Amino acid sequence: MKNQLYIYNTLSRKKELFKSITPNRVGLYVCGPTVYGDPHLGHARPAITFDLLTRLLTYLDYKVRYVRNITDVGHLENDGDEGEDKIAKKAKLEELEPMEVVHYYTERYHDYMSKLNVKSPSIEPRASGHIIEQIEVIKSIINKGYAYESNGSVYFDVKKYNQDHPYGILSGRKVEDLMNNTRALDGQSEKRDALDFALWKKAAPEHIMRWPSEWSDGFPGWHLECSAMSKKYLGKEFDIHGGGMDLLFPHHECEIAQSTIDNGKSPARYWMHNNMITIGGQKMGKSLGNFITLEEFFTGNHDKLERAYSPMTIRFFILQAHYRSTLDFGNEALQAAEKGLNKLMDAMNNLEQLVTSKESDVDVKALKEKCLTAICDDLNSPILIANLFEGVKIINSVLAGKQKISEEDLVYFKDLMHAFVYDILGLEVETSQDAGNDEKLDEVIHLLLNMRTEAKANKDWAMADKIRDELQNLGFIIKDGAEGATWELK
RNA sequence: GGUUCCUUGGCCGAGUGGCUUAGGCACUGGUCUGCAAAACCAGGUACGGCGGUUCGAAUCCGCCAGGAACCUCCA
Repeated sequence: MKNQLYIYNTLSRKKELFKSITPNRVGLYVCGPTVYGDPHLGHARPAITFDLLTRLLTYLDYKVRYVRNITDVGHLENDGDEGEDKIAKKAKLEELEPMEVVHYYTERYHDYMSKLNVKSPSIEPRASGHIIEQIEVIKSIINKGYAYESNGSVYFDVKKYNQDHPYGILSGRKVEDLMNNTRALDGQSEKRDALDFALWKKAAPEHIMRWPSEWSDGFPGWHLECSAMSKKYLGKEFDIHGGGMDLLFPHHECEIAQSTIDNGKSPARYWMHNNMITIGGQKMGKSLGNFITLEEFFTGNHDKLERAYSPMTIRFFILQAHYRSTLDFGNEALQAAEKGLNKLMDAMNNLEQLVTSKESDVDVKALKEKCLTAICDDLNSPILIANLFEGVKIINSVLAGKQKISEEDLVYFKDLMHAFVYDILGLEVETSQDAGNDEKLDEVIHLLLNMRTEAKANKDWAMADKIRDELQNLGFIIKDGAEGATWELK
């Protein structure tokens, strides 16, 4: 029985029942990073949100083609005309070849996403590798009369587009309002109208990243790559387009306009936008310079961090909030997330050791229903997690002998806990730093714990406590249970 | 100025017309334990302000206050 998935569509500003264009298949496009800086907490949010979505879709038996681009060209620093390419700027700054910058930060991005247990997308196309496709889209738009060349650059004619297609359907803006309120910027002489956006930019002589075209040696405008690449890999119309809320306007609005002209239809049926992570109530982002990189989180190497936080803590922290809400960063919140996660993962570990009874006094089927309903309701991971903590309660109660579970129920229960915790939420057990030494370490600790048990048997409390306290000083947590003591590293 | 949105208990964070004790963390009491930790049980604190609609609103409407995002590159 397949559950029905509801997702909030930015186009309608409502939750809608998800129906894929092709049965059992989903085409998903998500705007990826511009690789000119280290990945920060803000990058983790869309990555984890859409990782959760693909994991859920897979669980629901959809075959997902997930395309997430790498922007390595065409993102301009300021307004389209006088701006400088970000990658080129960084390259100049660090005296590197632009592709060196791209390569370095792409690898960093992959590294950190994989630490967060974010699965690699199906295809990860780069803007620089799709110049030809982008030029083709520009030609198509010019041929249809919605773009014009000016001084070697090509611009999209928003005013003309708006005459027969509403420009602003996604963001809820009106062209008239935009006209009245768009700031007058320098160097717009090339454009017929301030709202027009660049499809192709003629490169200034000192500009390093350039490609030949019939208009000029230049580079594609920054909205274009997503249109060209989504079309190439997902077709003219696909299911879901995702990205951060900050891309809603103008980026996604422009994508819709370009693709609508190019293909005669709007590219995506569902538009999903994740909200921002805030710090002190403000968006954490590049422009404000208030971001904390993932490396800094993992090492604790930042003024605002009281200590290091593990990748799974970060993942759990993000999943504990709904993706459409802002999430405020804070040490207290992160530490709370860490403890909650530990409690959950401890229980997952204990789940493997539960003893079954003839009958059950737990309702694991109802629990599964609740979990599924929650996550299928526009990815409500906070509710799902709340439900999973009910599962934790069951595990601990059975372990403590206060509740009973049958063999049959336990199989079902394990299956559901594994599915939601590991497969869908993508949480994984984090082993201590020296995973290779774990086995030996375990033997040594158990040796000590056995000595402690002996001491306890002899009522030598001083010795027993000494062993425990010394171990604790070294960072080991000793838990006395009914069947002897267990340990873990803090 | 325009567009969109937010304001929940000590903290993070769900919820939506009538009992959700949401959940996590923190806190308090109890059970267990030689003591502690863990676990289990129990407990408290809440819906920015003012009006309105309603039998009933934290949930719908209006106004006010405060905040955010977007309108320039950002996830």
